[in-house]
Amino acid sequence: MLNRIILIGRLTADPELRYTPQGTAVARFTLAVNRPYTNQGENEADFIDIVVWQKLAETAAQYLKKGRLTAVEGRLQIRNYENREGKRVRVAEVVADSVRFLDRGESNGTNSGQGRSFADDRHIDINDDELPYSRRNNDPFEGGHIDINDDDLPF
Amino acid sequence: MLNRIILIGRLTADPELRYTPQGTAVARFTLAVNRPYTNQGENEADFIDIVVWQKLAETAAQYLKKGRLTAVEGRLQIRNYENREGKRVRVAEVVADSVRFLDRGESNGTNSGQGRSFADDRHIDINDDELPYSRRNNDPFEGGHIDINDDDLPF
Amino acid sequence: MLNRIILIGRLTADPELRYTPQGTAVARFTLAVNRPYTNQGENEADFIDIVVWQKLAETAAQYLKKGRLTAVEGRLQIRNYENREGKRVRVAEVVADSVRFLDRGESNGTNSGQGRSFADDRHIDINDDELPYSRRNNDPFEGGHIDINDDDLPF
Amino acid sequence: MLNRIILIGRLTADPELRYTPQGTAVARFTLAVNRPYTNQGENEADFIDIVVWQKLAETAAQYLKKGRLTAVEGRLQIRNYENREGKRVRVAEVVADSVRFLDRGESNGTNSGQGRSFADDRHIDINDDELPYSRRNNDPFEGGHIDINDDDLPF
DNA sequence: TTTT
DNA sequence: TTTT
Repeated sequence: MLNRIILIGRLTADPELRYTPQGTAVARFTLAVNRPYTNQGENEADFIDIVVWQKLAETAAQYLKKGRLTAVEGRLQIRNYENREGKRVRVAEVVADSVRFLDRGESNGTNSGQGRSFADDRHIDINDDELPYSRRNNDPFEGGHIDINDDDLPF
Repeated sequence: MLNRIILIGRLTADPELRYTPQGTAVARFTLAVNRPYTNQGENEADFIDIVVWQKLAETAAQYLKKGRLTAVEGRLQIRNYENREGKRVRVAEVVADSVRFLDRGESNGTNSGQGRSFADDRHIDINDDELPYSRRNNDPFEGGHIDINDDDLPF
Repeated sequence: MLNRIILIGRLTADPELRYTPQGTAVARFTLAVNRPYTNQGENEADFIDIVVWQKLAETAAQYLKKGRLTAVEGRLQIRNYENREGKRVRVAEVVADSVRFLDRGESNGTNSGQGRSFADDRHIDINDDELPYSRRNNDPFEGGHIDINDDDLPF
Repeated sequence: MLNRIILIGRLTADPELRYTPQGTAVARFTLAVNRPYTNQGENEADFIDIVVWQKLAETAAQYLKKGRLTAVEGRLQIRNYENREGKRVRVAEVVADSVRFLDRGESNGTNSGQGRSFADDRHIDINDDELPYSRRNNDPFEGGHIDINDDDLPF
């Protein structure tokens, strides 16, 4: 009924982008999320699989790279399926609805021409109007922007 | 760049529903969120203002009632504005994108005829296709449902 | 570097309580977390394994029961180990540092004599002074309670 | 009953560190949390006040600086008090129990001599044994580290 | 199977 | 009162 997870970690490898037979984009990557420092000195991490769909998948595949510090928001999904050997397999993965990278790119020019959201904030979000699952955290109004401090606000 | 808050508490009063001049629905209510037990024995709580917009506002106004145990997800917004006396006022409120109630209704019949989401799960969400800010946590596919365990999945 | 998950769901069975050879209590249970309503009408859920340690393990084992609506906070842990057949196994589980139940008990008397935290709030937390990993969300002062609205507060 | 907020933003100024009459350290700073990109192009942010106590206050004051990208976890607290003019004032602030900075320091030597948690991970946490409100996310065992993959584990 |  |  409520299932929300927030992670910050580094990509263990570049994302893999694929398409379903129906043409839907899916990207996957793994986040190494370091556990709090243990006195043992060893470097423990949880390696957590992330899945992103559609437009966000393509954007993630384009900008996220191995080693990048990245914040992910989503829900934890436990999938049970039968593999080709007929064995029951349990898979845990985070279905992300928001992905942002937190360190500056290596300035290799890849980001040139990007809008403000990358040049300045380096966040990727699924705020894409044509997407069915689009989430707009910002202003919830359809057309013209409305300042919710307006005197005509009902509260 | 990341701003997420999750609360569970009880409504201090019935929600207030209003409309902007443009006809957009807005609802407000306050959640009393008890702090962890303090040895003093006193019952301390944080009274946190919640705002919900559009379709979710109308649903919240219809089903949430004073005293209901409710879970809210959203972002914390700090608004600065000038009041009618010309004084600078700071307001903190949670703009919710998900609201669910956690206790069964008092069986007063209000919920009869409701779909599964209320009869069984009693969650309200903004999974509404026509909404511009719609967030669909569930299946991110547009048309027909696709089982992501399908063998034709690219991973 | 940041790993936080918040879940609300129902126990699929009573918790199992065990002890390590060193005498440390560990409890495990599974939470069925319903996914947002899908138009298909089917009742999909993620079955998420929860682990709790020490004092919280014993409290959880005592009060949580199959079917109870429960909120859990913790971190997602991915464990890799070799099972008795020498095969590599990956396990995903939530290590909870806070567990609260959200529905009233069935009044079977089990809770009688409980302090306010159960009788009133029905939350379990690891706010236990003698615990090494104790987390106190409430007042961060050691000895006597200090009202942080006190005039002598430095801010 | 549940109150958790996670933020990523930049300090608007260096933290202010003070002490209560009882000698308890308190630090305050403000986080500018940019809202998702609005097509208007304007740069909107929520300016959210953060409070940290005790040891974490001193560490935050030492390492956090104006402009630093920082992740904060805590609870939203609404405080009502009477100011010196006898007026009722409402204050919203996040009481943080975890603070980490996400960008590398400017290598001004301030961090030299730091242990791994700063040199490598640059996270600050309240994992301090002597603190009453200490939260240890890592291994919940007091003395020697126990590998929870050990064969003698009860599950 | 893994990141800094 | 504000950050990049």
